[in-house]
Amino acid sequence: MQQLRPLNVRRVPRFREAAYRAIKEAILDGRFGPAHPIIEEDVAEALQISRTPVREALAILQHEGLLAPRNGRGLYVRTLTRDEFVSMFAANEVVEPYLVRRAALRADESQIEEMRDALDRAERCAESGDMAGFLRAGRDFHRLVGQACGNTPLTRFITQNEERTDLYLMSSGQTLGPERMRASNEEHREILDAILRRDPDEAARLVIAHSQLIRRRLSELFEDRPATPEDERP
Amino acid sequence: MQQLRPLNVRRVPRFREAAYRAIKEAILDGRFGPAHPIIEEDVAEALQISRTPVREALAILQHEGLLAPRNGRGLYVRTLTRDEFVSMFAANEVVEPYLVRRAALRADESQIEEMRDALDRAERCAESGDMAGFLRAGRDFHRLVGQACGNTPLTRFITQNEERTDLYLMSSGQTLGPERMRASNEEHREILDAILRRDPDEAARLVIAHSQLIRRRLSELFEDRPATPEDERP
DNA sequence: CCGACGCATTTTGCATACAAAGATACGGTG
DNA sequence: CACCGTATCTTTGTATGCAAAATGCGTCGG
Repeated sequence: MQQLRPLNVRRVPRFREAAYRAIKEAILDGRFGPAHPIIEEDVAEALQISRTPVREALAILQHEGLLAPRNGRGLYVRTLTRDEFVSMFAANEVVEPYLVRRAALRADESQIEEMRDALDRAERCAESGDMAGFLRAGRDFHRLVGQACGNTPLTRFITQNEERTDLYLMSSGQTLGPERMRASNEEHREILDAILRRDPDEAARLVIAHSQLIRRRLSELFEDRPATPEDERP
Repeated sequence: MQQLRPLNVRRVPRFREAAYRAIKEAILDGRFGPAHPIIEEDVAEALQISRTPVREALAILQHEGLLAPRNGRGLYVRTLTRDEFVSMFAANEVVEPYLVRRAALRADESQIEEMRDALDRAERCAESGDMAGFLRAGRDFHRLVGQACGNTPLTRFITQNEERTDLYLMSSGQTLGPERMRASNEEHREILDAILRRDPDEAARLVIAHSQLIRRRLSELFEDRPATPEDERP
């Protein structure tokens, strides 16, 4: 029977996958401070699995740039250098306008509904002062925009970028006040409105303005922080 | 003594790193056909190491999208679907103009020299009919442009993108004739000329035209190929 | 009191071992 | 001869074991 593909009982590494998600979630929730080393065995014990799948997950997270070895001993959440910070926002401002433009042209009703949901979620988090949840909802919004655009590679790129900048924000010890969160979310709503009106130019304009605003707000964080050397893997 | 950082005898995973590079090189050289499964133990034996670091490297390559499990059994080089193919080139046409623009403004003498080297290398490969080497040199050129621009995240993104499209080309069994390679390299030279003249607009125009040309040339490959389902990890 | 040396501890990196899940081969049966 | 069931074989996913390296600490000497 040709129309039924073989069940595809994906025997993918379940523990590795679970560890990857769990660690990433913990990182993005800010549960690891910049001075808190991530110890393989501790993670393994917490998840009740062995070190092997944990190691594989950590290797991936390292490759993604969320973690980095320090002094050759111990993995830590990676803090951004000033240059990286600038680069990430420049990248956003290159990519996001394209995504939101096409999203404005192509998003269907259900996608728009999901975006609205994400913004509602963000609002609730803003009310309750849940910064990690707020940032997560914001990433979801941008991811949904990317999905509406339909470009998987760029969507992944943007998502990873925002994970890293949000992570930086979390681990900097900065706390976003509810009014700031509400303001940021209001900008998101305006972008969604432009998408609803099928106005790509306005949507692109708004998304650039949004990114620039965030950049300005965050730049203060670097006032007193010296640029630390970047050890990228090419 | 502050100006000397501690020796940083990086005890990073040497074997994992070596395996990652070796496998990636082999993949991008086209030494694994689309029907050739990559067996952990074979790789381990070839590299004279154990399966553990090999597995970690493979996990990363999988995450990067160069490999994918098939039927839940065995890793294979990932072939692009039509949609992915379109997305990658769309992404290139969004990102590359920015990179080359800034490269035209910022590239210093030594960076330009490196670009020239890459193009010379590509030319030699074109002469000798070494398609993998030609593609690699082409990627190097684009990577150097990205480095001249100075945006690490975008440079990484572009490099990975081109790895995947080049890989698709290799594994499609298509062979680029020397004249095609020369023509493509000529376009690269024109881009480099524009960078040399510090003409960002022209450079951006050329790079878009270049990408579109490649896309057209490659589109033929999809004529008879049905879109296969994409199982991305979000 | 400060510094240096050495030991113990921690934690990683790699190897090996083992079990389970498909796949393959093969033989039996209708 | 085709088809189904079984047994074997391959290959992965996970656990465990072990050695090396770096860190921290304690102790000793100046």
